[in-house]
Amino acid sequence: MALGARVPGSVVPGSVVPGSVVPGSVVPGSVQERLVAAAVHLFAEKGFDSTSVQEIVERAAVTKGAMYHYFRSKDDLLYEIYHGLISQQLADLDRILGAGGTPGEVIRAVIVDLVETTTERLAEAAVFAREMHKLSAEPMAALKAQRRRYHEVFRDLVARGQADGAFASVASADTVTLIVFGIVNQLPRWYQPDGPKSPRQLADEIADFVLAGLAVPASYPAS
Amino acid sequence: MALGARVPGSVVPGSVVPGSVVPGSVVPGSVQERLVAAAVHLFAEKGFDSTSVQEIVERAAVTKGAMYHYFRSKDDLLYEIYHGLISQQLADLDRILGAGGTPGEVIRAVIVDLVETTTERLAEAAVFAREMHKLSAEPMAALKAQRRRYHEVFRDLVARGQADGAFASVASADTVTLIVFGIVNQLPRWYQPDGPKSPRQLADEIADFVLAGLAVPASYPAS
DNA sequence: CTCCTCATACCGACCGGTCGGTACGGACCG
DNA sequence: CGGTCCGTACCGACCGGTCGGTATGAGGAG
Repeated sequence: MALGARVPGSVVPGSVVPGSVVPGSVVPGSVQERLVAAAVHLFAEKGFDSTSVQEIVERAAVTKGAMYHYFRSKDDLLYEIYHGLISQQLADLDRILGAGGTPGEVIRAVIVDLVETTTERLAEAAVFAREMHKLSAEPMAALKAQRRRYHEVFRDLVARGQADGAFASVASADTVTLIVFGIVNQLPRWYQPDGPKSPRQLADEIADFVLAGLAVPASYPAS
Repeated sequence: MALGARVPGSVVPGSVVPGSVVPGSVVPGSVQERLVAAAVHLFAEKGFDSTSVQEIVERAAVTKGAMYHYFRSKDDLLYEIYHGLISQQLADLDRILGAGGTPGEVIRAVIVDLVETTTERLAEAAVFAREMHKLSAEPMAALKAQRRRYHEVFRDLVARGQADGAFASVASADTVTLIVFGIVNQLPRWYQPDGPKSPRQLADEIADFVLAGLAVPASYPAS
């Protein structure tokens, strides 16, 4: 697996803002970023356990000492990966909710965003889906709280549409929510970035299907 | 991790039929079965890599020597787990296809079966979904061939319904297939056996939702 | 019935290697 | 000089797999 040219001089000598290392607010190309990027790639390819710290630091072109300067442990690296992805999705969610609309419109926007962010950051999503359970209790709780919020917002959207009569109730709002996140979380398993379908096309197909599943049969009178 | 009493005498001294050890056709309570059961439990709980062979043999109340007598490697154990589950699902598929029916009826039966077998064998399914990629090339190819067959049958069912005009084509047959298997494969992540919904109820909800997603809007004239 | 032979089933100590993490020293900067 | 940043050398734990050996029972020979 060729790594390409690795000129030590080309590595900007991390003149990162010293002091508190705030995760997520990191100079591009910095040691931290390179480490996270290398970890994402390797975890996605071979899994968390089968990737050694040595491989990560080699791919990031730094040494172990550097890595353990910025991260407390290998698990810490994993947490950064999750945190980056879910934080973006939550920010997107707030933006979409802020824009307003009918439950149907909002749900479509949410699904499209989930599919697009997932396909954009496929490696992160793959790692997230596959290795989430490796986290220890504390970071796991933080992640689950974020997830939970996302789920609750979505479920309430469905429930609101059902209460309006805009959506059918063949499946409960909870089940629909779990179905939708099941679809999205499974995406990294089969989505091919170089396939014929653009992320946007795929997102629309999935949103169409879900909204069709929620549609009230037209023969119904507005009971 | 207390193992409880482990009386050597209580272990039936595997008077298994000597000669060919055919995997899958194994005396209940035999050493092989106990090993697979222990492995399923531990892999589901802590993941493949984080489970040591020592832990497996302790849980099965046998020794390492016994394990390596029956299985070539730790991976071999993993393969047995997959093989058992997918073989059952393929057998069910054949039974369902044999019974005949419209694409809608068959699809419903298939989804119900998938959900029921998955919830019945939740630990196996969880391991399958999470650790499949750990297999080496050869067994992986065998598994993928079985999976592929299942997918193709399902996709053709959808495509046939769409060609008939019985199903809408908002999402392509391929996408619908991937969506459905996405839902099913994600089941072990959130399904609670002790929750309020029976497997059958859940299966019906999911099947209803999928078939609603495939339904032709009633306002359509039969083009 | 008895003895010998041999295959199967299993035991458990052990090994080579790997891995996450640490100790410590030095370079560079303010 | 003191803190940040990072390199190097190394440690101790653990793990998958091996291997020499034993126990048991079936089956043939005499």
